[in-house]
Amino acid sequence: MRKPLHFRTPRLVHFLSFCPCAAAPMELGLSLGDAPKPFRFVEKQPQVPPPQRVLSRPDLGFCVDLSIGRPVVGEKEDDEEKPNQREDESDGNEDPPIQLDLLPHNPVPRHLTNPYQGFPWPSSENDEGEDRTASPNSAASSFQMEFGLYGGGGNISCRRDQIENGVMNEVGESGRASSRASDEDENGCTRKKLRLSKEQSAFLEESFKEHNTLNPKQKLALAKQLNLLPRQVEVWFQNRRARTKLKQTEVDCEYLKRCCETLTEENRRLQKELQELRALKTTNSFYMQLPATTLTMCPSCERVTSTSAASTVAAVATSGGKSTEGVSKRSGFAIAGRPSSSSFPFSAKTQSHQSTAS
DNA sequence: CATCGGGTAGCGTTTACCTCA
DNA sequence: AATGAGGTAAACGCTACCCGA
Repeated sequence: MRKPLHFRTPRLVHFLSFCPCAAAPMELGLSLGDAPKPFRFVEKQPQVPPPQRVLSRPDLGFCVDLSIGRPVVGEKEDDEEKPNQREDESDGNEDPPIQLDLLPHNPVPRHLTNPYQGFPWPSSENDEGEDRTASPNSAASSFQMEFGLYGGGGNISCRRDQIENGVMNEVGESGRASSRASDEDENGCTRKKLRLSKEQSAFLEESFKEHNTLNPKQKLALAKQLNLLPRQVEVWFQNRRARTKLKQTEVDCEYLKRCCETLTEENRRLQKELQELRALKTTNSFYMQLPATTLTMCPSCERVTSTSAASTVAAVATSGGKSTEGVSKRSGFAIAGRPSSSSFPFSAKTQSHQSTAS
């Protein structure tokens, strides 16, 4: 049997970790390639190793579970059921980058936890769903449910009769052909939309949390427990996987959107800084092109005089120099040299003395 | 050893039905 | 009561993989 959810086409695999950016508390690493492992649903948070983080999205009704390390999943009893399974599929060392718990935080209606005697719901379940995940060895696997066929509401159509009369054979591993009959079977009954009961759905959800794919043995067992056709169980799991994937895609889109916004903002900021640096460079090169100013001081009256370019320098220094100073402060470095003569009389004086001495 | 056909199972898409606002 | 939207069971087609001839 092929490995479930082992996508053959390259797809984005997300590796989440914490990001220093507060706006985006996680960092997305994207790699192209086969997803190493199907999504698995963690069983109990206390069993999760420390590096695991749970990103809860109450508004979306699910949480992202980031698991590092061997996923805590159910039994490996199906190994002997998959003779064709490759070895790398069964070692379990490849961890899913993201584990999504797509169940609503209160997955099972309150009324379901009590009224059904014998329904093996975890007693520790609470409203937050923190402990909603039953252990893999919960009683769910050994409970023979007495649910009625095809939901609760008057939907027991001719289909049930067909099954009971053997018209619809047990759709086992080789029963797909029979299950793919046309909408109108030989009894003339049109395909009726059946609705699984809440109990059946809840039980299937529990099973899905343990393993999102079924081997034939599990499928048959589930079908027997829920009084459903194996084909129905199979279809339910297919649709459930599709829903999981859809939600996963939504999560991916949401996160990539946030990443895009963050990167756009960062890009804007860097562009602005680049513009400032370019302006600074222009101003700097302007100064460098100016001829050196030689200041001289009259020893008698102590008046400072300069060469011909000094007036220009002074003009630039008093006007443009201010902005330059501001930029240099922001940029974290100071512009060295060529100050205005009025700002630096003593250095000018020193220079004049040196020049006059020579 | 390579090829081919049958069988099996999963996925994507679509359809049809049901529920609910 | 009619209706449209959303959810979902089921069907269909396709593909990948395995296995035996």
